[in-house]
Amino acid sequence: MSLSTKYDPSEVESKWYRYWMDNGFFDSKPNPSKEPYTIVIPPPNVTGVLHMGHMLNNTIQDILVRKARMEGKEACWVPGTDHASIATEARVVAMLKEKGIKKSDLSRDEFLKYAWEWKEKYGGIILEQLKKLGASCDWSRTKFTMDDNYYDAVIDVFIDLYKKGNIYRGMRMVNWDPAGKTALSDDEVNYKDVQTKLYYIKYAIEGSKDEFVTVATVRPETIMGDSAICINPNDERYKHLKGKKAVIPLINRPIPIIEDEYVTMDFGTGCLKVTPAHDMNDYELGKRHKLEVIDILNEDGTLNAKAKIFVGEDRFVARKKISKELEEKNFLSKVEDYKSNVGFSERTDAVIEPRLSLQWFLKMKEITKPALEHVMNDDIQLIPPKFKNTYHHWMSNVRDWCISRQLWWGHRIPTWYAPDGSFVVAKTREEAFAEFKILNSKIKIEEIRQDEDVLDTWFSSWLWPIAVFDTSVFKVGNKGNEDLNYYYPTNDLVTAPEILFFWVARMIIAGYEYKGAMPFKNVYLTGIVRDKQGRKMSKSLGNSPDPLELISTYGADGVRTGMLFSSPAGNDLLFDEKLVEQGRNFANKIWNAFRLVKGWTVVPEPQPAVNQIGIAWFESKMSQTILELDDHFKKFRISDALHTVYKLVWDDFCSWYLEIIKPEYTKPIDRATYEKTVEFFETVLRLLHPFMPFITEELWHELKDRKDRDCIITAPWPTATSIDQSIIEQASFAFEIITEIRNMRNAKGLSPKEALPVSLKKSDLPLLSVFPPIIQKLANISRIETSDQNKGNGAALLVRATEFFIPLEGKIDIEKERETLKKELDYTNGFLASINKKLENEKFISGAPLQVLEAERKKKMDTENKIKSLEQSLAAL
RNA sequence: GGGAGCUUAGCUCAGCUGGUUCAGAGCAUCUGCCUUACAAGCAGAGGGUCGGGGGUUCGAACCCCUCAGCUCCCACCA
Repeated sequence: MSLSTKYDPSEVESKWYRYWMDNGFFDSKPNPSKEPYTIVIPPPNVTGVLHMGHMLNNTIQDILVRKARMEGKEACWVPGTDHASIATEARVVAMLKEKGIKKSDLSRDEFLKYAWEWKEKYGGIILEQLKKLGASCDWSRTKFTMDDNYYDAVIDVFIDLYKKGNIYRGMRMVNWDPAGKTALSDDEVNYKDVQTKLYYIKYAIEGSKDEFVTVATVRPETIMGDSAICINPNDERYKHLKGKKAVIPLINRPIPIIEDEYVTMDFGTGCLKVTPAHDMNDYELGKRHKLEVIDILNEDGTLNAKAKIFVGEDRFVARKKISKELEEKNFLSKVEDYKSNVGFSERTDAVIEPRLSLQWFLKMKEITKPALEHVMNDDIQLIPPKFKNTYHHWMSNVRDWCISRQLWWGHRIPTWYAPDGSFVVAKTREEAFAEFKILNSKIKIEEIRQDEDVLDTWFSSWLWPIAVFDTSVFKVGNKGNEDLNYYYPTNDLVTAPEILFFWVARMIIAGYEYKGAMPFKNVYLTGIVRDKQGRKMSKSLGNSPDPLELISTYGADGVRTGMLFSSPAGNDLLFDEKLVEQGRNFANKIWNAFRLVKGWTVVPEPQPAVNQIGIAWFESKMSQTILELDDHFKKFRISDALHTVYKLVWDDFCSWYLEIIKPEYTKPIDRATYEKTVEFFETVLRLLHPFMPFITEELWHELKDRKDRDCIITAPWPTATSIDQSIIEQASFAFEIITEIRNMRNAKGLSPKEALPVSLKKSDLPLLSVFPPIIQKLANISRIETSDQNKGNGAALLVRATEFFIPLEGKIDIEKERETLKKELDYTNGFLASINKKLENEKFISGAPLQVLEAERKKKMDTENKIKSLEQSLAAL
């Protein structure tokens, strides 16, 4: 036989992927006679490259889709990419920098031209990589969140929500980068622990000569922006200050002393200076107490005129100078070393300055209600359900969503400003102009200025499950096209728990808002892929293997199964190349099983009894496994499902079934057995297909000549036939006996080639049922005889409650044998004692259910029998 | 600070309804095999006080309390 002993996936995989594509197996269109099964891909960043997280994620989606397809559903997996405004813009900026171009030197349009070029060049890479993994997406449906019609949809939604009064403009602290003179998203801020100082500053109490209140701060340069001093209302120490005013040192401006429980009494002095313009919390505090907001900084981080002193100085220079002056003028009571967590700009490494600016917000309170309700009542199921708690907590404490971002790459906010600051929301300049006219504005069309900011990326991806099918439905009055009405709601969403709130929750919100229905039924949350040490895989750590390299070394099937071996829903996956190796070995095992079957010569001989029994057993075993498998799938235990098939193939099919029916070397096999075996093999391959699409398709065609387009990808998913529970039971007993005999051989150093006789009590023989020939074949037993007496030296094997005796005259060391028997006897006596104790316990007898009692009594009897037989064996030695 | 979760064999994890599929799987280790499908393999073996303590129960890896350690999410304290 010329087939290699090693399975080589590379050629097979590209061949079949092409075939599937060419024959349109992945394509889907609405088919009312079929039940739809839909998944929308979590769109990867358009500039991204495949990482291990994608691999896991998309493998799971592909498994679900392929299984649904085999079940005869109209399976549709919609792929696409996300414009990912921050990530993409950052990469384009970096690319330009390498070319020596600064973003600030470009106009918006020039920059966007570069960005689109970049997108066209690299945007497709990740999807191409998914193909290597075997992803069976309907590629003709590929969407991008900045496709023209998608863009329109996002703008329509903004306008719609604005008109409904859900979107408003408000002040918010943003992360300001004074070096880059730009606002940053939270993702672009790196927090580091920095050694700083805590300054204790004395504020005089107004109207008192020598009374002071001391405040601890790390930012003395902001005292000129103070609006209040805050104390905890429960703080006895400062009771006398209530209602009084304090005076800011150096500039002598009086500020009120307010009370708020926000202040921690045992931090610092228990007094807090409130600087609403320069601290997130102080801003909130200021809002609560209606304090003045005094912004003393310029956009480059220097002090402005409102500071009154040190105007024009950099904030850090000012800090030094102020602390010195405070000390000189006796306003500084002490300075302590202090470690604090400071944000730095990812782009310029400048210290982030919290800065107030006007941003756009979406009111969340009302709009989230259905999204909370339908998850809590399991209309939408989170898998694993533990995430419901987190979801609930988050959804019942939502803050309004800041949807504007200070970037260029993205959906530009459709707000238009007149020179006087008034604004309208409209899709185009012309429409905006018309609106202004209605408002009687005398504005000229060319004076209108559009908002510079774009929308948060999630403000476009929250429409994904709807917009991939129909982008027009967001316009008032549109009822949705055929695709949308057929495929929506989608079935399963597979994604990472990290974006449960960012993305999943918001899709649910949008689903109810715009379609009046859930976007998906089930949300399967995968874990995070980590390295062996438990660290998150990341490019900067360099601990992530290259997925494509893995695929080329181990094969896509190997990688897919490898990743799934150890990744139950919601649990992190500690990636180890060993897993992928195991996956590859599994593919190889299947390949070799195929080689065995393929190599047989088939003759029209009668079917031996052994084979008939083997077939009857495997038939039942496989049916049983199919039920188990379906149960796992139903509960989204994908990893368990894989383990189940793995065991079926490796243990039941290869190790037992094929060994049972395998003819002696060079001997042929009878036709009936061969045909049944091929049929079994086909079924096994179908069960494997969702996990290992390539090797199964290859063997599907190698096993038999097939008609054109007769492919496993659309072969029906196997269903369980009748299950004969008793044959499964008997077989497992027989297999135990075989294992015990092999074990005994091993322990006593007897060759497996040496045929041995075995005897058992005549009354026990029926327990073996039809399996004696199989025991003989697989344990190399010369004959099975019955005898009521153990004669002479030999090995006594106790399997369950049945004793087997193998005469070993002259083959064993009697002393050693006696010792092991004694040890075993001691242990068994102890075991019996523990059972007796339980059975003598009145409470156990009265409290335990009958079933348990009976099991216990049977255990007792079996153990007594075992002791008897052990004693006999000892005596016989 | 708020919330969630984890702790079972050397490693990674199952263990779903409290009770013979309850102490499991894979990897790793060890022993013996290059036995004509597969050494990417075969046949076996050893290995666990189920994080500690307490409780409920006839019975606890599983339920409750408590302590310890770890992880994640959110908010980040001047």
